[in-house]
Amino acid sequence: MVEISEPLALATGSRLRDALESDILTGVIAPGERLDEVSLAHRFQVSRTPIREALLQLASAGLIEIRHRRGAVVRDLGPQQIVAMFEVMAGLEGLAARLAAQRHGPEEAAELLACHEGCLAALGSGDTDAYYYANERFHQIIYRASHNLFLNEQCLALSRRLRPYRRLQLRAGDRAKTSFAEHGAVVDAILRGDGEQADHALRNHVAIQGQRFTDFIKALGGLSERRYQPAAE
Amino acid sequence: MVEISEPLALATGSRLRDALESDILTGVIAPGERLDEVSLAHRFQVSRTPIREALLQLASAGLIEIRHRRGAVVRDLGPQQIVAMFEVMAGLEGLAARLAAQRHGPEEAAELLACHEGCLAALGSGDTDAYYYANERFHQIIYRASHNLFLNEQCLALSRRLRPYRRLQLRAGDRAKTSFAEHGAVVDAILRGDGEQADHALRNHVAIQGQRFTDFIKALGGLSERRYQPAAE
DNA sequence: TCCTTGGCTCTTGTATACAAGAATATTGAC
DNA sequence: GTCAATATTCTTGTATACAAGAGCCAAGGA
Repeated sequence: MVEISEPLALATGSRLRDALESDILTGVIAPGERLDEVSLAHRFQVSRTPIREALLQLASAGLIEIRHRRGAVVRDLGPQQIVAMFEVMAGLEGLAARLAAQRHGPEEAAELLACHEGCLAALGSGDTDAYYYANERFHQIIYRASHNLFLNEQCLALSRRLRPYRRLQLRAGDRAKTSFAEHGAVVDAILRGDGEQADHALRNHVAIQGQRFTDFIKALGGLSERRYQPAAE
Repeated sequence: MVEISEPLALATGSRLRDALESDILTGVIAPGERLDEVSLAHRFQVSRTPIREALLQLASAGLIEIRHRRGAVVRDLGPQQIVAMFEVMAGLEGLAARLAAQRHGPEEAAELLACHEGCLAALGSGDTDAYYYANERFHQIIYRASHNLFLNEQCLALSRRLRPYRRLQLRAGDRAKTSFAEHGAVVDAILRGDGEQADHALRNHVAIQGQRFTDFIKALGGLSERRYQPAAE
């Protein structure tokens, strides 16, 4: 007999938050859109209470904004805010790489190399999605190899928040190929134990600079056009 | 006639959170201690609903831990977790300094210099509290001068969370004097526009390394002894 | 004496009820 | 016809009620 994974009650709390978070990150609920408590309660077949708790958590995560007695709206991040967040992401990942270079064990080195080869395979297959996921694993291995749990958590959280935009970047031209080459430099530095160089390499890999900046802003423009459509009805 | 600052209702929501946060950060509610909803509701003369919302926010901020159907407890950070958080703080502040070096305007330069002199005055007076506050301002000026709002917010949030431990460090021996000297190097690098050096200087200023690490662990031991006293009655 | 099992209590999670502030629509005056 | 003021409705914030899981205590057996 198959056991039910959770007491079902446990699901409720985080279920709502995860569902809403997903809807926001994927754009199902567009930036600027109002989050009405009763509608959501109706939609998820629960009362307003757990909905409110979910909204509060999303607000803490910075995904939505709750104004007193005025309800919640999905935060609309302007281009410069997104770039600012990538700047921080670059800093955090650089730090992770630096620490990973200093602290990684042999099994982590092997894992990193294996994942790097996996990236190569995905790149060769031409499957953008496959590369996306391999890329994600690559970065997460470095977070863990930093042996700093707090940093690991921070990186994961911010990375998740930036996920839609990372996806956007990967579409642009030969970004995947460039990305892989940059990964190579990161791997080299980490395995050599060169923290300074690892920091530098990963930071520049993540940062949105130069031509990538221009491309990114352009891609963002296309995204927001699509996004605003439903609101323009 | 003096106007009441808020419609009083607005206060309720954040009032509870701030009060609880303060109690936790100052140790009034000790790490590991249980946060009973009904007791808190009684204490603050409100119902459980707003208490729960406050607890949820504190959990999002990482100050407490809520386990499903098992209530909330104040998170007990072990020494290595605290050190890990300082490591991240150092990384973020280093990034802020790097960006500040590249982006600061003339009025920010002036502000930084003025604050640095204020630190000197506080140091001369021998008033540890005065130096503590001047020091805090100094760092916050750099956050702002990074011209990265997200980074600024992240720095402020983490800084607040680490406040009690920063205070602890400042007590140790001639830390204030060393601190001020390190500030000098940071100011120089930022004003010169040397991002690399500014990053390096501020990162090492914030990080807990070498002798400071030993001192810090020792100080932490004393703190937890005091903290656990009430629970040991 | 220690472990296990049963029931009891206590606390949390969710639903509902109610009050008060915001938004909106309507009506009146200019 | 437009603007303003007021009334109505709608939504949020808080309190309370109820259900169910978790922990605790006691009693019985090994």
